[in-house]
Amino acid sequence: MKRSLETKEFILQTALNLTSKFGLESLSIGQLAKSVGMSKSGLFGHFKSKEKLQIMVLNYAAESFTEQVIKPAIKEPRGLPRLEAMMLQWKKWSHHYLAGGCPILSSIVEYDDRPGPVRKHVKQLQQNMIHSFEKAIIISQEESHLSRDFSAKQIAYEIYSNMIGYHIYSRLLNNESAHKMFLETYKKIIRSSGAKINKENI
Amino acid sequence: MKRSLETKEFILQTALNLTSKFGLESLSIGQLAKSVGMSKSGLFGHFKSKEKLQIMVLNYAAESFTEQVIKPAIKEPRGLPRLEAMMLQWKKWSHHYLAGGCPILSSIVEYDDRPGPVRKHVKQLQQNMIHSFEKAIIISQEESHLSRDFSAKQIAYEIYSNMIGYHIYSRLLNNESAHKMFLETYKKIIRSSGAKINKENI
DNA sequence: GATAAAAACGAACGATCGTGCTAAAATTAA
DNA sequence: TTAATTTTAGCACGATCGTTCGTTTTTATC
Repeated sequence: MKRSLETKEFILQTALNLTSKFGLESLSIGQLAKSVGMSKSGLFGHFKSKEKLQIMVLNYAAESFTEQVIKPAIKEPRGLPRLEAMMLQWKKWSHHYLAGGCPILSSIVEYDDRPGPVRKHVKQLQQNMIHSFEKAIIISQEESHLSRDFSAKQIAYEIYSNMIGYHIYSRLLNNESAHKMFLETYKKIIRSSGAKINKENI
Repeated sequence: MKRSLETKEFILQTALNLTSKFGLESLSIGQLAKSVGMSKSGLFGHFKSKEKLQIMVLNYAAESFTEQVIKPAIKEPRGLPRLEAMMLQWKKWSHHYLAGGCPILSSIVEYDDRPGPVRKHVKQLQQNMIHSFEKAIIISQEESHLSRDFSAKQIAYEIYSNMIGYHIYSRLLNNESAHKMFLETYKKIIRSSGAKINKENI
């Protein structure tokens, strides 16, 4: 009842890494059991179906995201510094902490045409993430780091697109300039959103 | 020897639709055979392995992209009109012509951590597509629709990111404002790239 | 219309999928 | 330390996976 939680945590951590590499759909119980080093049925006992495993992996990813991205960003000053911290922490999280890039992004495309509870969960998580960015943008407007004349949702959309674009350029295309273009695009976005300050320390 | 080509075309068209919905990895020969209405082994005979089938589907997608996106765009005047046509045709292509969104995007995330010939092919196709956009941007600069002061690769990155972001907002998140934000972002991109004209007919 | 070639089929293969069952092992509670 | 409980393993199930094989049906060539 105590040891169980540890192994479950270990299973989920392993599963999250596999998901980040190969996507949630390719995550097979047999393969996962082999990676963890236990029997298929032994592992299966922790989750009572594959679907529940998938959802638990998604929740674990969300916890990890909160821990590794949101929490560190919250420690930064309100406004643009916090927004930038979120972006950069997300990059770190999906590139270094995990083996194969953002696990949620890996699942997005797989499930946009697969109705069901898993898709619902993926959608929810991604919306939460975007919502976190929107909040940080609104705070930036309150702090007068950004002008209030522009829609926070629009700015969040642009920042999100930039992150996804970077992810693909970097991970699939192995484009060396990905990071540079990512930063350049970010600067253009906040400039066109009425950034009053011109931070160069990012 | 003649009829064979027709069924092969039909198989590939069906496979492309399934891929656009569920991704290239989830494309199973048994399921495809059922969709097409023939036996597993009969279908298998056309392709001598699953990997070859996947690559042929990718090539078929590339042909379809050329036919449905590039060719119509080429008929538009050089410069921004052509660039905009490419963007909009891509949207049409991946949303209406196919059932489940851009088939290449579906494959990108699946294969960014799966080395092998399929990944190589996916990467190549995506690079070709981005290259088409870069060419259209360079022409726009030559036609003085855009300033030459900005990097075409940078602008292509921004336009590409916008397209991907739209795709996710629209298909996974079912965001009603996706199209509006997509257009808004596009306008900001070309404005910041020194657009001399201000087309409103897009 | 006869003949050669190509295409489609049905059955079967070993492997793996997700998922149950029961028994052994390990952990916790008493 | 014993008893109760939980966690793991082993085995087997039906289904599906990609693939091979031989046979039958269809198509193309003369």
